[in-house]
Amino acid sequence: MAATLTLQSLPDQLHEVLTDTDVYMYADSPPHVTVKLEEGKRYNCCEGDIRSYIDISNNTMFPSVKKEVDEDLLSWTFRHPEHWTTQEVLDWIYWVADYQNMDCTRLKGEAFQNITGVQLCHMTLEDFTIRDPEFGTCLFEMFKNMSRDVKFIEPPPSESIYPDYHNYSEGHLEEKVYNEQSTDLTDGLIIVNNRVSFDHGEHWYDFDIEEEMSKTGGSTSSSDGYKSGSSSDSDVASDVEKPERYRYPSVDSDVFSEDENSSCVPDDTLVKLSRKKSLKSSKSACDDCGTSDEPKKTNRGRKLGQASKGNHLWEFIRDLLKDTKFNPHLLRWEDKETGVFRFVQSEAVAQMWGRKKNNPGMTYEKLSRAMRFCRSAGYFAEVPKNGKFPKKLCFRFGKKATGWND
DNA sequence: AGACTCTTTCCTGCTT
DNA sequence: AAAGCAGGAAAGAGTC
Repeated sequence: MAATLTLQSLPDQLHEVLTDTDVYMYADSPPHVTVKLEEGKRYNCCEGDIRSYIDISNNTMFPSVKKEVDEDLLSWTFRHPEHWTTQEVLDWIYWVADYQNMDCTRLKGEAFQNITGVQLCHMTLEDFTIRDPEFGTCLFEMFKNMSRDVKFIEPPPSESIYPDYHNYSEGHLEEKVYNEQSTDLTDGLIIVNNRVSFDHGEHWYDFDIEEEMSKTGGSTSSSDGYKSGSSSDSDVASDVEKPERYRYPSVDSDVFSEDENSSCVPDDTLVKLSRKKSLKSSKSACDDCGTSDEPKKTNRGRKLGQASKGNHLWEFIRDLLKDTKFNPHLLRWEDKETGVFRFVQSEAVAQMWGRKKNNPGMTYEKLSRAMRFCRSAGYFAEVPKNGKFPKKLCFRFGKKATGWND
């Protein structure tokens, strides 16, 4: 099912980077593009396989990555700020806060929680200071300096189609950051599904191959591999291997399940849409699903790859409280003797929990519901209503929780 | 295969 | 009015 992608169908800017024979497109599932950068050196690029890095190690604004920073929170260093997710924007905010020793209890990090990297790039000083009058100027300066000094470094060739996201959180970060500056014209070339992005001179190019193909009368069959019911075993395997946070919006969204769409873009619009669909699907037989024997799909419940073993919520909370990077900045003890603690940056903690569970749509509302379930299960307990503790954002460890008072 | 656990999602109603 | 809390209901995924 391969489609022919010609250089002529791509924007002129790419002609300097690629030759006619260098471009191949495969329409298997998921669709990806193979670009032969030079003889005998081929990169297979799929969504998430983003080939750019922010060289914070040599950046004058970021002399070094603090060793104690949780590597799980440094994925923003792997891509151009325009490609940051809302989570990565938050990760960057809190990284700067840590780096600048800001008082996180006063930092208005939550004011940045729904901002994408693209939006951040277009924000003015005023936009920053409106969101955080105290630290907005500093954040703005840091961001502008970082954007100006950002370097894109050629990564080594990889056999892996999908990066193992979990490796990033398990001590492999340094292996993926390279300090050598390359002179290769293809520096920073990013090909994600049907999108091609690259840094060229002072400009960041980003376009959709599918759109360009359609303009020139070309065609792809990338959607074929995604049509429900036609997935092969390997398709399923790919989906399992692929961390959800790396899924991008589909070009041909109609053939995607709502599950995939909602996970790609967890914005309010899709959340509302999925709510409606979820209600519909939960209250009646699925009329739109084609065959009636297909499993009912909703976006509820645990997602693929979201392991629960050894990853319990109360343990996650306990570990944050025991870590001075997060206590008292994100959550803090109200009374350690009785196990009472309080969320300081509730949405930030929820985002971290979502990151840990590979669920970018996590919110404090959902986290707190899970906390209440844990309370009924005995891992948390009622906070004494004696006026001593705040009535909001306060929880207490229960009888089944261990290790919090070590 | 099915029961169970641990969430996740959505919702309504209430309180602060 | 907005944010947070409480808890019901339904569902997914992992474990046993």
